[in-house]
Amino acid sequence: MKNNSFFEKVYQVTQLIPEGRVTSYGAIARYLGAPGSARMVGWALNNAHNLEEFIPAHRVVNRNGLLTGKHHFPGPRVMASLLENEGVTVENDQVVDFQRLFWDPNRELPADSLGNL
DNA sequence: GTACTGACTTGGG
DNA sequence: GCCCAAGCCAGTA
Repeated sequence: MKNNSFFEKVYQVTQLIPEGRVTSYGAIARYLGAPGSARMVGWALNNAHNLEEFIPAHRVVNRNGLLTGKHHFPGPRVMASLLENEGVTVENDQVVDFQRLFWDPNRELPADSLGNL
């Protein structure tokens, strides 16, 4: 198990995001113990394209609920479409009721949901 | 080996 | 309430 890597954790947490919910890079980074390394979360997801495993990166947005990473998807409409497909309303590249749909791993997820910390 | 950029966040003015 | 600057780590030039 190499889940101890920061990147691997990001992938795990991202896959653990419930359907119809969204979270922010900072929340994941903070859950991993790196509140200031929010950029690394995005970088990890960028690397996620290299993985054979599907990563619901469309459920990860910035703290404003804005789909900042939609431009990195196969299509600029893929991210919003996937979110809307899961019941998340996206308007003007921004998640509606983001605060309500916000899924905080630090609050909703146990401290050892990654398997073995 | 140094410099810049990048799917971000937070704090200060 | 809005704008500017710093911090973070890794990859690429």
